[in-house]
Amino acid sequence: MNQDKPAKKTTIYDLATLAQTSASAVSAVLNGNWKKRRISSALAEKITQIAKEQGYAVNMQASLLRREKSHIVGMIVPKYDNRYFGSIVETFETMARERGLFPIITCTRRDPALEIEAAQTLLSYQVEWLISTGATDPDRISDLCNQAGARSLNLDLPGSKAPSIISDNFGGAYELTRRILANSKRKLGSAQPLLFVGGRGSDHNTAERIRGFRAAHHDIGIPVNDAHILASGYAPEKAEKSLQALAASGDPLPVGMFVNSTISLEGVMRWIKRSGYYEDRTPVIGCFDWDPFAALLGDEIEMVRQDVQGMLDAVFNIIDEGAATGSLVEIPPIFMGAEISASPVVKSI
Amino acid sequence: MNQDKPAKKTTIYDLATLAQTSASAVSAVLNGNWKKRRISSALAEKITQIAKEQGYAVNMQASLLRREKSHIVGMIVPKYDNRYFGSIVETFETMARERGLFPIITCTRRDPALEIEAAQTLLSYQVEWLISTGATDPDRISDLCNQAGARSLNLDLPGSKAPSIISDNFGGAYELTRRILANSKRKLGSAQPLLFVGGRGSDHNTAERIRGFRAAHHDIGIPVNDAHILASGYAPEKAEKSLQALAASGDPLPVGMFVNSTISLEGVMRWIKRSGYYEDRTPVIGCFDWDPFAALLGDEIEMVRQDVQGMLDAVFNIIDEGAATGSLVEIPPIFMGAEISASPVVKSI
DNA sequence: TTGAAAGCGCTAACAG
DNA sequence: CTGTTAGCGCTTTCAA
Repeated sequence: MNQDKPAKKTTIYDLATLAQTSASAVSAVLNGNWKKRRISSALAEKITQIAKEQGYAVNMQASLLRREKSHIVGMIVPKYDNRYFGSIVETFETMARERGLFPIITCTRRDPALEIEAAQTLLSYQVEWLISTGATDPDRISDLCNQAGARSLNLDLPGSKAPSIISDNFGGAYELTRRILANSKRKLGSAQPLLFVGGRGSDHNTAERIRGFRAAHHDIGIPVNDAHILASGYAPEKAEKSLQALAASGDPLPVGMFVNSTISLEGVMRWIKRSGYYEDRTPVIGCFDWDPFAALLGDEIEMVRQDVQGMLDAVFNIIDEGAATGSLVEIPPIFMGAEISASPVVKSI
Repeated sequence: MNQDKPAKKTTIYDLATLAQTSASAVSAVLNGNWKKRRISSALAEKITQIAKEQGYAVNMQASLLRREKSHIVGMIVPKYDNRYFGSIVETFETMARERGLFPIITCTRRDPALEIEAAQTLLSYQVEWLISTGATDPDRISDLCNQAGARSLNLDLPGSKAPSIISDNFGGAYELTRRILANSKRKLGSAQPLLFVGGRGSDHNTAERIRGFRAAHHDIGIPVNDAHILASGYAPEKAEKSLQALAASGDPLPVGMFVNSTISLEGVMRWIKRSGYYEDRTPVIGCFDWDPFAALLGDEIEMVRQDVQGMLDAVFNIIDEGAATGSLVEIPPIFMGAEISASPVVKSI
């Protein structure tokens, strides 16, 4: 095994010496702008050759310092451990690279302090754009960006100081609720009011989904029981605990549920299994999020998949243009196995 | 909403002017090494204050260019879309930050070309270490690193030109197979030979797991049917297709299965459900990987969880020491609900 | 067609 | 206790 100690790095000066030319010629050739400098293709050839032989790699730090633009785009994301954020990150990276941008992603594990610390670090790396995904305090981050001369964007959860791209939570929740109610009617003969589980009542997305949840009930004339809205947090344990508490209160649980994320669904499914509350008949469930295994879990789990590609198209639309056309873009989520209807809604706040 | 155009960035010279001092004083104060420069705490105070007011952030490009070490550690990873890689990335980031290192992760979507391109880009950002996770050609990457004066490490899949940290695939597979056979005996009265599904026969991990699979069969005197080793790739569709083909051949399928990853399990479960092959009785399944929803899927899915924390402890052990103690570290995976036995095995190749 | 030279923002001697 | 200075490796005029 090769245990070489780190060798001194090859610079364009080394290359220039080897090719018997100047550093500026090397630089021009290696950057591809040697035609406008009208360097002989013989020299260009030679330099390229030598660079390859030496395994030369530019020093980005030096290059970036000299250039005016960094071409770096940063993203902060709360967690990597579910399909939604995982695919956001993967799509973001791919799309950034397609445009010659360099993506740096950092994960904050839902820690507000880490969130701003990460933003600052990213800024010191001269990111041109900073995407705050599911941030608890996106406006704070936008302020930092403004100070540092970087642009910012909010994804998944909206803020007021930068353009925000989010799912159409109200619309999605309305439709999801409608479907769960329909499934429940089909299965049980009559539509019963549902239970809402998961998320934080204080965040925009959860609030909007609850609004959609209520509206769908209202529109078919079914009352919502406020005690059956359990927005107690995102962690699986939170969902489990609040179901347990509700069951313990003696209040009979609804046979249909709207679960606010796959994270919460994890807790819900575990509780159902462990408690044996529903015995053999599992409740009719819908989930505002998608996961391949969860999809196989019962036959009655209706899932809405947030349109990650659509959301990132909107993000890069703004980045490509250099400016936003509106302040809030809401992307309709995708109902698995159904056609998608509307196009993105652009609102001005 | 604030639409300010990117302002000129504040530098230490601006700060120096404002504080009526020199750039070097500002630099020293902001880097925390102002005690050895014995700068008056009054000045230090003043500078810190002004820096905060101005929302100053160092220019890492400039700082890094001047310093000798970058403190950047890079990781390339094939996908973000499962718990295993997701938690590798998250743990890596956390542990890197704990040590004052800056992690840059990039995802290659299992594309060999992207893999080496990503490695090169990371090197030009002056990474001190490059961790190749599940790379198809780790040795190629090690070569690039050596040329560029960076150290490299292989994770998940071994290579021959850098220390490798992987799961104990043989041991894990042996024990998992033993358990599936035992479950199958308990459930069906007698232990039948199992089906092996997923992975690539050409990769080290899959080969080792097949070896463990065979050994466990051998040790209780059950023959393995070679036609029942379906290492046809990682994608869910691959697993689905090979099961379909096997069933179509008329050869009756075993009632027990060893599935090589959650990715493959996705295809297996889908096929079982869609084909209806097993009717009401689902087969006895074990999976070399863990997923929270998959864990809820039946009662007979035995899962091995790869010890991500243990693997990354080993990685940072090497990084902290600056050198590896051995060439191959095999970390025993965790059997859910069982004690962990052995400590890491260090081999020299 | 090419090279010399300035300077990006910062750090670390070194000289007060 | 503090300021001046010399680069880090690269890009980009400008002059030849």
